[in-house]
Amino acid sequence: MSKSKNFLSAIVDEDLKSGKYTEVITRFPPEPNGFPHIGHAKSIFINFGIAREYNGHCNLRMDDTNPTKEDTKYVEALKDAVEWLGYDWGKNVKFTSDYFPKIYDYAIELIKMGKAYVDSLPEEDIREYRGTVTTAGKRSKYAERSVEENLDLFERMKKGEFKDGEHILRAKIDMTAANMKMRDPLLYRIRHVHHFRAGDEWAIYPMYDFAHCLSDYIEGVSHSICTLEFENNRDVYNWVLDELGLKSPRPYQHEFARLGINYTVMSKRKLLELVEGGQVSGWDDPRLPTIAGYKRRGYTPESILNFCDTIGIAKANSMVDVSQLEFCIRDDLNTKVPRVMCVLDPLKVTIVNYDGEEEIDASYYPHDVPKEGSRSLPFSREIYIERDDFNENPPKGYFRLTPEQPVRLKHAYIISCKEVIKDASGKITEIKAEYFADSKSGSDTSGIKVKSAIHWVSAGSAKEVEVRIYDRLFSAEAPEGIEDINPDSFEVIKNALIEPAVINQKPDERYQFERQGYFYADPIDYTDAKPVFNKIVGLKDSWSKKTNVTAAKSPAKKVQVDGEEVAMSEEQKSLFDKYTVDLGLNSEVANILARDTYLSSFYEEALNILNSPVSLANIVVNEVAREIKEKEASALKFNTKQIAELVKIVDDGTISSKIAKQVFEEMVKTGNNPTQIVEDKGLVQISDPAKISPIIDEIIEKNPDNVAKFKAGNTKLLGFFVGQVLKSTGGKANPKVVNELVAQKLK
RNA sequence: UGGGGAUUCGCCAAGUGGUAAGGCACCAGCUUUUGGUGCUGGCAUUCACAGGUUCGAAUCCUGUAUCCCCAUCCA
Repeated sequence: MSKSKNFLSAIVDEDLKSGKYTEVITRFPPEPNGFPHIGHAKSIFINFGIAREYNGHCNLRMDDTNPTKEDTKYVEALKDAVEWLGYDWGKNVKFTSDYFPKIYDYAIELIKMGKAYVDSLPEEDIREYRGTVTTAGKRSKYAERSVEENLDLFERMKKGEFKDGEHILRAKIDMTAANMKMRDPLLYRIRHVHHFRAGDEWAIYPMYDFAHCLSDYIEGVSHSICTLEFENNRDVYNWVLDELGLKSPRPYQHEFARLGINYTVMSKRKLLELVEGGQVSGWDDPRLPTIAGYKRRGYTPESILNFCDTIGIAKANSMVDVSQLEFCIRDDLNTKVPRVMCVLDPLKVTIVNYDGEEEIDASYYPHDVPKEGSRSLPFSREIYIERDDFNENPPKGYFRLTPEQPVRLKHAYIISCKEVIKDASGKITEIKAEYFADSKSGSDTSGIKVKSAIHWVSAGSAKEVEVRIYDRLFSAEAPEGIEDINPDSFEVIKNALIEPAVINQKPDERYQFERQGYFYADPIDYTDAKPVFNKIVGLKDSWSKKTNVTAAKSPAKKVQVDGEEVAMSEEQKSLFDKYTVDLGLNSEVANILARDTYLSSFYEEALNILNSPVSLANIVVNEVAREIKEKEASALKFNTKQIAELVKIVDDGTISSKIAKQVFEEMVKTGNNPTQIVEDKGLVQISDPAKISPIIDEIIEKNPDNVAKFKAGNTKLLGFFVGQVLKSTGGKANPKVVNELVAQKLK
C-alpha cells in the first residue's frame, strides 16, 4: 500500500496496539446478484490488502440471504475476480447461508430475551408505522406478544406454515429512534423460494442487518469494512452484537467511500440495463467497468490494483477521473510489452527506386525498456503507411510525410514523396516515393534530418487483422442512462495490416502498436485464421491535443450562500448585553455563552471565584464547551473551581496558554487540580531569555537552509523556528519571548 | 420539523496547533528513430464561507452554506 496511511490502516494499527485484537481478519462480502466491477475491486483491494499487510486473513463470503435475487453464476464471477486480482481466500469460499442454523439460534435467543418479536402487520402498515425521517414511528400491537407465543410463531414460520409476508421477525429497539434503521428493524422474512445453495430447507431468510454482523462474528472478523451507505446500519450492527452479549473480540464496522469514475456507471442496476438492453455485448463487454470487461479488454490485474492504490481510501464521496485509470494501464504496459507495427488505415506507398526485398532485424523494445528480443521485419518496394501520416497541405507543426518533407520509416529508411496519386473523387490512393539507400536505421550516413519516424508494413507480407477500437461508453461525465451513450464507443476495423511476426511468432498477448496504443489479442474471438485485437488504451497524444483545440473551460467559482443565525430570545439577549457591556467580552464569545444555559452558568460560577471575565469566558467557550459536547455534564471530571485556578495560573504567567491546553486535557482525564498537574509534570513556563537564547542558537545552526530561506523573505518560516524551540523545551518556553528572540536573531 | 456522514488545486488525496506531502491532469524545457517513455521545472500566500480562541489555526470553538446517505419483507 501507499506510503501515507489511509484511515482504515490507522484504525487497524490502533486496534492492534491497544490489544483489542491479536489478529486481523477481514472479509469481502458481496451479494452474488451481479457481476463484480471495479468498485468491487476497490473493496477487494482494501479487504484483502489489509489482511495481507497485517499478516491476517480475508474471507471471501457470499452474502446470500436473499434467494430471490441470487445465483451461482455470480458466485463464479466473483471468485474469478478475486483470483484474477491475485488474492487468496484460503480453503473455502464462505457463504452466509452456511450460518443459517446459527443465525436462527441467535434469533431464538433474542426472542427469549424479549428483544425480538413476531410482527403480523401487513406490509403497508409496517411501512406506515415506521414513520418518516422527521416524524416518529409507532410500535405494532404485536410487539406485546409473549415470549412463548413469539417462539411458537417463529418456529412455525421456519417450518413453512405461513404464507410469504404473513409474519416477520423484528428486533424490539425503538420506534421513535432518530436513526430510521433502529425503528424495530426486520430480522427475518418468510420466503417460499428455492435457495441456490440451501435448497428448500428454509422458509425464512434472515435480513442483511441481522445476518451480516453475526456472520462477521462467527468468522472471527475483526474489522468489518463496508461502504458509506451502511453508516446508519452500524447502530443495528452494534445493537445485535451487544444485546446478544457475544464475547469479545467481536467485529466493528468501518465505512469508506465507494468508487465513482466519470464517464461510466457503476450501479448494478444500470449495468444490468446495459447488458439486458443489448447496448453492450455482455458482462464482459470491453467498454464496461466490470472486472470481466477490463479483463477482456486487456487490462492487467497489476494496473487495476495500482489504480486502487493511487486513488486512496477516504470518507468523502468522490468521482475519480478515468485518466487516472488510463495512466495506470499505460504505466504498467509501457515496461512490459513488445512494440510492433500495425497500420489501421492503410495508404499504399511505392518506393520507386527500391527493388527486391530485405529483412530488417528490429528490436521489440525501445532503448528505455530494459528487455531483450527482436523480430525480423520484411521490407520491400510496396509498403503501407497510416493514411494520416501523409498530408498534402500540412498544418503548422506537422512532422510527418508531405510532398516537401521526408520522413523515416521506423527501423528502416528515410523516404521522400515524389508523386501523389488520386482517384476521380480526389481521394489519395497511392504515394510514389523514393528512398535514400544510405539512410538505413542504425547505419545512417545520409545526413538527412527528419522530424519523425512513422510506422509501416510491407505490402507483400503484412497480415490482415481485425482491430476493435473502444472508447468510453458514455459521453456524459456523469451519465444518467442510455441517452448518454457515446455513439462512437465501438468501431471495428476489419482490414488492418500488421507485420507478420506478431501472427507467426506471437511474442506476447499484449502489444504496443507503435505510435497508436496498447492492444490485446482477444481471448475469445482470436483465431489464427482471423486474428482479433482489442484496443486497451491509446498512447498519450500531444499532437492531436494541439490540433483539437477545445475551448478551455473556466470553472465558475462557486458562490457561497450565507444563511442567518437563529435569533436570540429575550433572556439570551439580556445576557448577551451583560456580557458585552458589563464584562467586556467580544460579541462572538458572548453570543456563544448567552445561547447556552449550561455554559453560561458554568461561566458565572467560575467568575464568582476568579474575577477574570475575558480569560474565563475564552476557556469556557473554547475548551469546556467541547467537553460538554462530548460528554454528559455530570460526567465531567473537573469543576468550576479548577477552571478558575487554571485561568489564574495562565493570567499570572506561570504557564503559557499552550501549556494550559495540555493541562486542561489532563484535568479532563484525571480531574486533578491544575496546579498539581503543573507541579507533577514540571510544566512551569520558561520566560528567561538567557535560558531560551542558546536553544534558539542551536536550532538556527541546525537549519541553515531554512535560515537562508527566511532571510530571503520567507517569513512563514518564523513559525517553523518557534515550533522547533517549543518542541525542544517540551512546550515550556514562553512563545512570546521565543518569537521576539527568533525574530531578533534572524534579522 | 429528524438523524448520520462529508467539504484541502481541474480530479483523487496526505496532513490531527509550528515550512500546505504525493499522484493524475495541465503547461513549459531537455532527451528521444514512437508527437510514446524518461528527466527537469511550473502548477493552493491558502484548506467551503464568516467570525472567535492563540505568539502561531487546514487542524480547536461558534455559526452558516453545499453535497451524499437513511422511511425495501434489498444488500
